[in-house]
Amino acid sequence: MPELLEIEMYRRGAANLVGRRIAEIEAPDDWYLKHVSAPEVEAVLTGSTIEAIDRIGKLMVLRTDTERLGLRYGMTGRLVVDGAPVIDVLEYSALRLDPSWNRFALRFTGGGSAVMNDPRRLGGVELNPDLTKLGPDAWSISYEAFRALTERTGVALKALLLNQKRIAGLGNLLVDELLWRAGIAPTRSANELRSDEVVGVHEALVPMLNELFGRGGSNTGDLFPERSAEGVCPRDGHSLRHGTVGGRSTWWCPHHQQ
DNA sequence: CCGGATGTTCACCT
DNA sequence: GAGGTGAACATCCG
Repeated sequence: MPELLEIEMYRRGAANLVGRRIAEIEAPDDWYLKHVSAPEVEAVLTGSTIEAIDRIGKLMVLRTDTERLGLRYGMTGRLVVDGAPVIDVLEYSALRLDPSWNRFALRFTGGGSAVMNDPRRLGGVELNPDLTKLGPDAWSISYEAFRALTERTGVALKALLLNQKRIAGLGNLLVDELLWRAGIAPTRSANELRSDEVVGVHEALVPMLNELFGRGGSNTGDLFPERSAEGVCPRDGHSLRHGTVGGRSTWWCPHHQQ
C-alpha cells in the first residue's frame, strides 16, 4: 500500500512517538535489518529518545539526538502504534496483523510500542540511511529541478518518475495517475518532452498529491478503478492500454495520453 | 492452479 | 555508461 502519501499518513500517525524513550528493541528478523545487526541497533538506540519523525519520499526517519533510524515499508509494510494500526485504507479485504509478521518493534519506557508488521518482508530498517541516495521529495520538487531531471536521460518518463534516486516518493499508482492527468504517455522518452509538457507534468503533481492525500491515499486516483482489462479512460471513455513500462504494470489512455 | 500485486536491489544482458 | 529484463523476498486475491 505505501507510496509517499501513505508514508506521510504513517508519519503523522506516529507523531505521538516524539518524546518517548526507547526501552527495548525487538528485531527478530535479521533479513529485515539492512546493513546493520540487531545487537548494533540495540546498543545504539536503547535508552535514547525520539526527537522527530521525518519523511523523504517513501522513507520514514526516526531521529534521536545522535542517530537516525530509517523505516521502509515495501509494498505491504504497516505501522502499528500502541497496538493500533496507523492506516486509513485497507490494502486487503481484511486487515490482518498476524504477529508472526512483526519484523521490528520499539518498546517504550512507560509502555507503548511502534511495530512494523510486514507480511511480504519487502520493507526494512536501516541505521543512519544515506539520504543522498534519494532525489528531492516529489511533494516539494521545484520546477527547475524537475525540468533538469527530464533533460538528463532518455529513459521512459515513467521509469524516471519511479526512480527514487531522481525523485523520491512516487510509486506505480501515483505515476500512472499523474501521467493520465497530464496527458502524457508513460513510454515517452524523458528528454524528448516538449517544454510545455514538462510544465504540465510538474503542474499536475502537487495538486494530485494534495487531492489524493485528502481522499485517503494512492489508491483513490481517478484512474485506479479502471486498472483492469475492462478499464476505460475516465476522461474520454477509450479502452485503456496496458503494458510494462519501467518494469511495472502500466495503464494509460492511448487517446489523450500522447 | 496460476499470475499478478502500491517496492527495491542486484545480477545479467544488449 | 545506459537502458532493459528477470529474479528474489512472502502473502493474498481474482
